[in-house]
Amino acid sequence: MASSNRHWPSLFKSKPCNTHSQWQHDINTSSLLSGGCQKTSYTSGCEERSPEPKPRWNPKPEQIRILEAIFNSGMVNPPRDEIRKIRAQLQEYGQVGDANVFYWFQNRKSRSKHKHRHLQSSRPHPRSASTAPSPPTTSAPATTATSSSSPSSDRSSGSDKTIPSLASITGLSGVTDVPASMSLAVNQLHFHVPMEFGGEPFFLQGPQTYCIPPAPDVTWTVGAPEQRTCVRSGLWSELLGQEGCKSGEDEAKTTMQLHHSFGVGAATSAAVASVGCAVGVSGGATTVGAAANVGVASPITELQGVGGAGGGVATRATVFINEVEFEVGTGPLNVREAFGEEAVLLHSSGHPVLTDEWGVTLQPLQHGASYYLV
Amino acid sequence: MASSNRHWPSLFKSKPCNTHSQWQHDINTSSLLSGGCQKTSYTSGCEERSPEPKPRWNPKPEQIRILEAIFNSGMVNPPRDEIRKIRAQLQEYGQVGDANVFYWFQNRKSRSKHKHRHLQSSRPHPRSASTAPSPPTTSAPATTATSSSSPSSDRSSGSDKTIPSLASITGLSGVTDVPASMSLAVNQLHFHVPMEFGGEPFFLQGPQTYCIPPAPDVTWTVGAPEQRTCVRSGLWSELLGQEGCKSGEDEAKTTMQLHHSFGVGAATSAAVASVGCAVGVSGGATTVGAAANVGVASPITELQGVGGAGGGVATRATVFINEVEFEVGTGPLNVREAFGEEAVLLHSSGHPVLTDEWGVTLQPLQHGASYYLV
DNA sequence: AGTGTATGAATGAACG
DNA sequence: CGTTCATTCATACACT
Repeated sequence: MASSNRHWPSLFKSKPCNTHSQWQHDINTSSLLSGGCQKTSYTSGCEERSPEPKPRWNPKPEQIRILEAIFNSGMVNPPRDEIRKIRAQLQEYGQVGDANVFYWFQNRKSRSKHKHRHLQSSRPHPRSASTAPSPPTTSAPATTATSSSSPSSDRSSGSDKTIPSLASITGLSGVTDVPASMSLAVNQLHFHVPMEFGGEPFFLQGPQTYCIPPAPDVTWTVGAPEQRTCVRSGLWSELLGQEGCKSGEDEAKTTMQLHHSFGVGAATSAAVASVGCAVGVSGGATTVGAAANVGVASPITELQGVGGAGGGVATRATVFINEVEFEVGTGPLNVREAFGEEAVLLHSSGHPVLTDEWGVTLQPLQHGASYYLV
Repeated sequence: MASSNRHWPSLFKSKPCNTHSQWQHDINTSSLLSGGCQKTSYTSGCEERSPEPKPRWNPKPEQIRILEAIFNSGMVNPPRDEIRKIRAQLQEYGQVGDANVFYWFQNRKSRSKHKHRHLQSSRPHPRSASTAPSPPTTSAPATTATSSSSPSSDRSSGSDKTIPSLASITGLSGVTDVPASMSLAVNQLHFHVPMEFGGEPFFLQGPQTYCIPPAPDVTWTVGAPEQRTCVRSGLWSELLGQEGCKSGEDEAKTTMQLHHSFGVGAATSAAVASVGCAVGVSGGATTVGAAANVGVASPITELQGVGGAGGGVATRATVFINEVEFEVGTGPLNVREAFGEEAVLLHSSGHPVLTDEWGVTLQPLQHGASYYLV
């Protein structure tokens, strides 16, 4: 049971040829580019069978933003109904099918994980490598000891059941634009807490007891509200060269703010999904709206619509907090804002991250470092 | 606009931390290929919208050699761990990330296939039938004929499972050090034998009976032994170290010879990975070392290191021999060396390829042409 | 100048 | 779920 296996991709295959749906070509830019000729040769009709030129869905920026927001909010793999809702939302920006949404999440999650994996392995200090590639013999080895065994183990039993209910929380839509709903997320926080980090369960009290940040391999951007903390979670790769938040200028229609404050105060306004320790949001109980600030330690995350385009931004560093990848601005981080009054960040070395009376770190977090929230 | 702009994060990442600086500029090695300088100017910062600070990986010749070798050896799509190993190896020549390797293989395979498809369709001649294949739907036909729809179709059942075991065959290592593993390649030769060529199984005796060249869409480099046929196989080797034939002057650190001789003789010295018909290398049966030159028609392939950095452009032509894509030098080919004494190459037109008493073709094979070995 | 080709990168869609 | 395929984008380089 519970087999989350929803194989429905087959169920809806996206719409077959709905004639009118332009699948989102509004962009126009296309013109000649791709749309033009290329292989479009197939005779026009969508009719006929075989070819089925089904143009692949090309999510628009707003759609991506929304999806990203949801994903980041912890809804890593939305249940069927959620998908539907999400789709409905996305649809405002362009034609999209449930399948697309489904796939999107799948891919996103998958890639996110991969990336994460890679980061981890490579984490130990990238070896600088100067141009000179290294001495002959050296190299090679290292990297994770993957070795034979199957690395998969860490999966921990995360059984992520999505909790359909809370979807309703979506509330906040009301105001402004946020056209759609904002489904909230936090369901399925199956947090899979690898913990494999150093090797042993650090503090975090009971390893599995407390609440842990929602998404497993998601990248959150934490920052003081003032600055534009764009979030961009990355996939397994992201780091590549890193980039900043390129967010950008898209048009930002959606500015949705999704304060996903878990256990803490600062939630500005909106919907708050609280995550209970074990179950997810059972009942939304723990905290909603108000700041319950349990000791829970879940981060508030402000998903800020890219709105402002690029905003400030700036270089961001990637750090791991309780095993979750975050992206933080290069500047000092307001830990209190991000994690609540009591929050204290410990560097993986065991030393606490010093902060001033406002909860702001005296110095920025180190890129690539791991921290634990206590 | 253009909605398509989605560059965001990506997948793998390569080693972050450090500022990414080098990304491979060490061109100095000699290969000036072009990679010289890119615009590396971006300081590490991410400014607002500078979208992609990420300089794309520009594999150096040696790296390409290694990759090619591996690819040619049958490892068309290396599993995760292999990728890592490969990366490790490549890294000696310049910074590279798993993602790069990953992408490289993906693209390589994809393109190989694509090209193949293309050539094929355009190549009417194979003998009976045919000619029709090309319709809009493009090739695809034959093979499994999966269901109607899916355009992809040719996926055929290639189940390429990597065959871990045989890795050992790698033999060749014997000598030298081959530090690490050498997982061997030929695994996954799932050769999916298109055969859809003209439509029917040409000679080759029993269509599926005999040995067929290992990789499906692989491109082999065939060359006369005299020349430095060193191969670098990558992974399996990390061998890099040295060894033997260091031929190339580029830096050629690597030079492993991987004579992947399948059915024929000429194997110069080293390890020969023989591929059995069905399974991979089962037993290395077919032929090893010696020149069995069965009628099998499996090509010997000498993976020849590109040698000169930049390769000198060794112009190479792509030809199809028994349905397998090969890359041959522009010059005359020593058929005998490559396929054995009895080997005779027939052009798809039916005419034999003339050779001198040494088995060397009087003229080079035609790029894109198809030949059959008899 | 551009235009075309080769190829790295990114990602939607599927398969097993 | 992890992989793999197919497409598409974008950039580097070559060509007339």
